[in-house]
Amino acid sequence: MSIRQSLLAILDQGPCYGYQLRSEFDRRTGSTWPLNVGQIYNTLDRLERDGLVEKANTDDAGHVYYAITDAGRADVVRWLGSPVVRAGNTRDELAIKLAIAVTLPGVDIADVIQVQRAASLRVLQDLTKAKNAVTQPESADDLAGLLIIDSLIFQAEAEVRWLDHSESTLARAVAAGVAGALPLSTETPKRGRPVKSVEPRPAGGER
Amino acid sequence: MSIRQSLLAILDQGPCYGYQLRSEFDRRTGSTWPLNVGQIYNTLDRLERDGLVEKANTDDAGHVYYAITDAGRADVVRWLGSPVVRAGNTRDELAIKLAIAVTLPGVDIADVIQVQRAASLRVLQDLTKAKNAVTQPESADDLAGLLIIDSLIFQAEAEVRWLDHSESTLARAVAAGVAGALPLSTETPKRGRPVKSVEPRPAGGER
DNA sequence: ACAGCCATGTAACTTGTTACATGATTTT
DNA sequence: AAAATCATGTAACAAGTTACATGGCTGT
Repeated sequence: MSIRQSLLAILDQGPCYGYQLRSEFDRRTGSTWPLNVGQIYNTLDRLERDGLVEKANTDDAGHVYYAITDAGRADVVRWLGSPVVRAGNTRDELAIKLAIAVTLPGVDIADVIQVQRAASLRVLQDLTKAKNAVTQPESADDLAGLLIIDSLIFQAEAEVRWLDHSESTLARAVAAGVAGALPLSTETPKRGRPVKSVEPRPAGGER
Repeated sequence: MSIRQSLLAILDQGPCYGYQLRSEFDRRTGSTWPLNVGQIYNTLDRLERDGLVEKANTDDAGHVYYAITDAGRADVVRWLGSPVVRAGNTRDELAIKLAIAVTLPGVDIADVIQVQRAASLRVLQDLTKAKNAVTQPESADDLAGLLIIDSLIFQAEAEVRWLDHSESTLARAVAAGVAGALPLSTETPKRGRPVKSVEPRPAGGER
C-alpha cells in the first residue's frame, strides 16, 4: 500500500510520467528500496482504475503524463492525516518465526536466536556506517534519506534488544521447567457447539 | 511468506488437517493475528503444488490430512537456520510515509508526526496492558504469546523513539534553513546516455 | 555501429485476504 | 427447530515483484 500511496502523493505535486515517478520516489527515499520500473506502470494503471489519477497529455518527447484527481487528492489528505497501524495489522515475520520455533520439538531456540542476532547486528553496523557516511543534509531529500536510515537503525536496535530479552526469558522458562516443545493437540475437537467453558480463551481453545 | 513457512513447520510435527492447522497456528502465536480459515486451504494447495506437502489419508470424520515431504522438511530446516532480513528487503511503510511527507510542500510534518506518535503510544499502552494481564507462562504456547507481545512492545517503543528523534532532527533542519518541501525535478532528464558525472550518485541522480 | 540509458508497457507470477457456498454435528 | 461450531473448499481480488519486448536517443 505504501508504494501506491507514495506515488499518489508525489503526483499531488503535479503531473508526472512513469519513469519520472520512479526517480522521484528513489530520490525521496534515499534509494534504500529502489523501485522496479515496471511496477510504476502497474500501479498507475490501478490508480487510474480506482479513479485516483487520470491520463493527462503526452508531450512531444513521448512522455505519458498522469494527473491526480479530486478523489486522489482526498486520498492523499486522508493518508497523511491518519496514522500507520502496524501491530494488529501487519504480521511480524520474525516474531512469528520465533514464536513458532519455541513450540517446535527438536529446535535449538538459542541457536536460532544467535543466528538472527548476528545477522541483525551486522545490519545494524552497516546502517551505522551508512549513516556516518551521510554529510549534513542540505535538501529535503537528504533529510528524508537520513530519516529512513534512522528508522532502520532504531528498528534494528529494537530487534537486537528483543532477541536478548527473549533469550533470557527463555532461559528463565527452561529453568522453571516450562517445556520447550509443544506437541500437536491430541484431542480432536468435537464438532458442534462446544461446552461453555469457564476459561475465557477466545477461540479454538483446547489444550 | 511467514504463514506459509509457519504452517509447514507445524506440519513437520506430524500430519494435520486444515482446520487443525489454524487452531495450532493461533495457539502458537497467542491469537495475535488470527488466521482466516480459507487461507489455510489456499496455502496448503500452494505448498502441495510446490511439492513441500502432500495429501495423506482422510479419516472417518472426513478430515483431510496433509503430510510434509522430504523437500518440505528441508525447507523448514533452511527456514529455521537462516535469519530473517527486514531492512533491505521489506519496505517500511511508516518510514516511507514520513520520508515522502518531508519532501511534500504544504504538509505539516510536525502534525503528521504527532498524530502518529499518539497512535503508537496508544498501541504501546494497550500492549503493556495485555502483557500485564498475562500470567506466568506455563506452557510453550504461553511463552510464544509472551514473546510476540514483547516483540510488539519493543517495536512500538522504537517507533515512538524514532518519531521523537525525527521531530528534533527536523526542527534542527528547519533552523538550519533546509527547506521542508522538495519540488518535482524541473529539468527533464535527457534521453540517451548521460554525461559521465564526477558525483558518484548511483542512479537517477539529477537534482 | 554499438553500448547504454531513457521510457513505456505487458504478462505472468507470488503471497496474502476475504466473501461465499456447502454441509455435518451438536447444544440449547 | 435454531444457533453455533467444525470443516472443506472455491473464486475473486489486492498489492507487490520480476522478466521481457520494444523502441528512441546520444555519446563514444
